[in-house]
Amino acid sequence: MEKTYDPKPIEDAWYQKWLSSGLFHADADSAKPSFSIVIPPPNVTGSLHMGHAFNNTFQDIMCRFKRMQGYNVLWLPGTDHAGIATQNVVERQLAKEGTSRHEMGREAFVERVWKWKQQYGETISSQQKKLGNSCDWDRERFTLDDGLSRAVRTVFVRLYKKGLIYKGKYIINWCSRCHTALSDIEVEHENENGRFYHVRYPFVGEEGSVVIATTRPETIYGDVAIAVHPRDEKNRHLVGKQVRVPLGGRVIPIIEDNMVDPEFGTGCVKITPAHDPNDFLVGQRHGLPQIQVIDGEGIMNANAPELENMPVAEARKKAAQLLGQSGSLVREEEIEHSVGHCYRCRTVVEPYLSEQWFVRTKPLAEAGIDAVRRGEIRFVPEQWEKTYYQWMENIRDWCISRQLWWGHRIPAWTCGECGHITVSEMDPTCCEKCGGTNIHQDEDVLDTWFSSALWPFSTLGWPDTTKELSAFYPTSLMVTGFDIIFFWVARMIMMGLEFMGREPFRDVYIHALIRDEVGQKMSKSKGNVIDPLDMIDRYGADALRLTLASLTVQGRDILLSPAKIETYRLFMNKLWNASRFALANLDDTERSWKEHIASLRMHDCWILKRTSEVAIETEKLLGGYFIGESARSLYDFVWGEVCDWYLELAKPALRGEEGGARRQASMAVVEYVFRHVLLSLHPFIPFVTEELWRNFGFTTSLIEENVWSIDPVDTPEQNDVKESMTVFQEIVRVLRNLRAEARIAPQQKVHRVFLQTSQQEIASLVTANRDLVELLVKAEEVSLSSAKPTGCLASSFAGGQAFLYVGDLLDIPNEISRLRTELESVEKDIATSTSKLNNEKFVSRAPREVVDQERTRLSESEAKRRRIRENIESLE
RNA sequence: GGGCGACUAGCUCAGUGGAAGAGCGCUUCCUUCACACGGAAGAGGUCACAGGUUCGAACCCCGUGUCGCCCA
Repeated sequence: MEKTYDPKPIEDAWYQKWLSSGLFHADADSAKPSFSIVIPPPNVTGSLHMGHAFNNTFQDIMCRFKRMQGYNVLWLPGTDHAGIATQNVVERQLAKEGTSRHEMGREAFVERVWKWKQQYGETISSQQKKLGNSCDWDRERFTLDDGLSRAVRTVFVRLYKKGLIYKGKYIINWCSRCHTALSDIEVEHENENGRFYHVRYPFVGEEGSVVIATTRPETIYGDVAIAVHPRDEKNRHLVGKQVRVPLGGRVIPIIEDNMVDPEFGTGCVKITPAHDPNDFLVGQRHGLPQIQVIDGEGIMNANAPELENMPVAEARKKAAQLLGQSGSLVREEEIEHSVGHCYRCRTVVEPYLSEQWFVRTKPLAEAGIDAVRRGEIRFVPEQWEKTYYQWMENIRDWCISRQLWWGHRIPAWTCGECGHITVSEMDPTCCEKCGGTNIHQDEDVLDTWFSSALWPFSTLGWPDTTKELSAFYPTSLMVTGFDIIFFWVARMIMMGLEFMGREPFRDVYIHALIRDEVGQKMSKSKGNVIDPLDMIDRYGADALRLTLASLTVQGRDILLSPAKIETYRLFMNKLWNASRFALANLDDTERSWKEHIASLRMHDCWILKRTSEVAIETEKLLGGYFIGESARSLYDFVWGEVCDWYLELAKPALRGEEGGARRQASMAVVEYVFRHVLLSLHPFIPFVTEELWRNFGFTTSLIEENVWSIDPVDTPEQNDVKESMTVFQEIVRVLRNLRAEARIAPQQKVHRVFLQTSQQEIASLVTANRDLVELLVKAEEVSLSSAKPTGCLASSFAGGQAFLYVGDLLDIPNEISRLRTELESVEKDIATSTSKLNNEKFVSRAPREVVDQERTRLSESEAKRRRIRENIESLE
C-alpha cells in the first residue's frame, strides 16, 4: 500500500468491477423487500453540476445502505428530453452553421436533435458513474423513448376524455425568444426599475377626464374599457361615461369591477384584455372585445399604427413620446415593479392571448393534498408540506402546450371538414365524428414537465402491467431540491394518484441548494461554478461525496468551496493510513474478540463498545435520512477516537510488548473496529472502503447484499469502561498540558510523574494502566503517590492530582502564577455551583440527577481548590 | 402584501431545556517505526438585539433589526 492515498486508480477500477458484477441490477422477481428510487432525470443537454452531485450522492448513500441491509434495491437512472433547453442548444448550433430550424423543416430538425442526443446524451450518465452512482444502468430511460411516449399519450387521452384536458383561447405567458407559451411557474419574477406613466383619458361629450397609471403605455391601443371598483365612493359616479383612448382614439366605456383596487393610484385602471391576465378576466366578465397589439415576436402590429413593427421596448418609449406630444401624459415616475422572465432564457415574458391546451388541475390537486394530509406521502423535512399545500390549494390550470418541435407532439387531430378534434392514442386516419380524412395533427408539443410527471411509473413499464410496477411502485423515496416542488413533485403526486391509484413515493426528501462559499448561487455567468468532475479529478469522488454528505443540514443551504473538499480528502488519507497500520499488524487469521475477553484491557473494551455504538447510530441515522449527522459522527469517531486514542494505545500490544495473548486480543479488536468502520462508511465513501475491505480480506465485496451486519458489543465488561476511559483521557491531557507548560519538547521523555487520588477506582485504574500513561505522556515512570512531591508542576483532574517532576527546572514564580490562574477558574465554578445549590427552587424543582450532579461538581471543585491552595502554599 | 429560513469563535458551520463545540485560519513546539495530507498544546465567543416563560434558555414564546429565499 502506498503511503499516500491516491483515489484515481482505485475509483476507476472498482467502478468497472461493480458494473461487471451486476449487483446494481434489481431483480423484479426478488422475494426480498424492495427499496426503489427513480432518479430526478437531468436534462439530456446537461453536464453534471454540483446540484446533481449532491442530489445523487444522497440517493447513492441511501441505495448502498439499503442494499447492504439486504433490500432489493432499484435506483433507476435516466434523462429528460428537456424541450426548450435542448431545442435551444441545437438551434444555436444551427445558427453557427448559418441555417435555422425553419429552413430545415420540422422533420429534419427533430432528426437533427435525435442525432445530437445520440452523440452527447451519454455525457451525464458517464459523469454520474464517476461519482459512484450505483444505478441500475440496464433500466436507464429517456422521457422521449418509445415506452415513455406511449405513457404520455395514454395519459393525455385519458385526461382529455375525462374532461381534465381542454383547449382554449386564454392569456398565457409568452416568451418571444423561445417562441412558445410557458406555464405560470416557468416565469420568474424579479423586481426591476420601470416607469409609471400617468395618462389622461378625456370624457366623450363632456368636459373632464380620468387619469390612469400604467407601466405599459404601448398597450393603450388595446384598451377596451376603464374600470373602477363598485364601492369606490369617489369614482362610482364615473361608471357609464365614455372616454377616448389617447392613442388610436377609440371610444371606450367606464365600467365597474371588483378586481380594481380602489386604493391604488387614482382608483381607475385601463382594461387591456389581450395583454394582461387580470384584464382578460375582466373582459370576459363584461363581454369586452380583445384587441391584440403585440404579436408573437414581441413586435407591435397594425392595431397600433404609429408603433407598427417596433419591438415592445422601443414602442414603449415611442408611446410615451406620443402621449407627451398630445398633452395626455400627466406625469412619469420611477418605480420598482415585478417583471416576469422566461426561466430558460431570461427574456421578458409577455402576457399573450392565444389558443393553448390546459390541464384542469383542481380535482387532481385535491387528491394530491389529501394524500399528504393522510400521511401517505411524507415530506422530509416536514416544513415543506406547507409550501406544497399553499401551492396546491391555489393551483391554477396548467398550460401544457408548447410551440416547439422537440417533445411529445400533442395527440389531437382537427378535422378540416367539420372542425371536430379527435384525440387518440393511435394516429387516426380519419375524423372520429364525420369520418373525413382531411385531418391535421396539432403542431404543438407538450410541456417537458408533462412527461416528467409520469416518471415514477412510466419508467417501470406503465401503461402495461409489469413485474417492475408491482415490485417497485410506489417508490420508496424521492430526493430533490425545493426549487422543483411545484414543477415536478406536486405533478408526480397528482399523476401518480390519478393513474396508479397510489402515491408515487412514500417519502420525499427535500434538500437544500449548493451555493458558492459566499452564498451565491453558482452560475456560469458569475464564474463561481465549482465543477464536480474537476473536484473528483483533484480530490477523488469519495472526498467530494463525504464533503457533500457532511455539510448536509436539514433546511440550510450548503456553501461549498474547494478548501472544504480538501479537508475531507485529508480524511481519506487518514483512513487509508490507519488501515495501512492495522493491516501491517494483522495476519490472515480471522479472530473474534469474544475469544480473547480475558486478555482485553480497558481501552480495548472502550473502543469495542464505541465502535458498536457508532455503527448502530449510523444505522439509525441513515434510516431517518440524517446523512449529515451520520457522516459527521463517523468522521469524528474515526479520527478523534480510533486514530487519536485507540491505535496509539494498541501499539505496544500489537508489537508484542504485552505478550502473545495481548497481541492476539488486540488484533481481534482492531479487526472488529475496522470491519465495522468500513461497513458504516461504505455508503458515503464506497471506493476507498471497498479497496480497504478487500485488503483486510473481509468477505468478498461491500456491495454484496446483506453485508450489513453489526455485531453489537453489549457485555457488562464493555459497558462500564467509558467512564474509566474518560478519567484516563483527562489524566493524559492534564499531564500533556503540564509538559507544554514546562516547554518540554515532544520527543523528550520526562522522568517521573506522580498521581494522587483518594478514590479507589482511580487508583486501580492508574495501577492497571500506568504503562499507557507513560506511553502517551512520554514519561519514564508513573507512580501513585500519597505524599506531596517536591520539584513538580501540579495540576488537578476530576478525582485527583497529577504531578510532573521537573526538579531544579521548576520556575517557582511562574508556577505560582499559573496555579493562581487555575485557582481563579475553580473559584468561579464554585461560585456558580454554590449559587445554584443555594437556590431552594433549584433544589426542589430540578430533577434529582441534575441536583446530584451539581453537588458532585461542587465537592469536586472544592477538593480541587484545596489542592491548588496547598500547592501554592508549598511553593511560597 | 403573505409566507419560510438564517443570525453561535477571524471564516464556514454543528449544537431543540442542565457549565459553549468542530473544521479551516492563527500562536508555540515536534520529521517518534500508519499518516507532516501528520501529532501535541494554546489563544479566541454578551450564542443579532429587547422582553417573557422556567429552578435553569444558544435552544421555548413575543417583539425588533439585518440578510436570503418563495408566493402574490
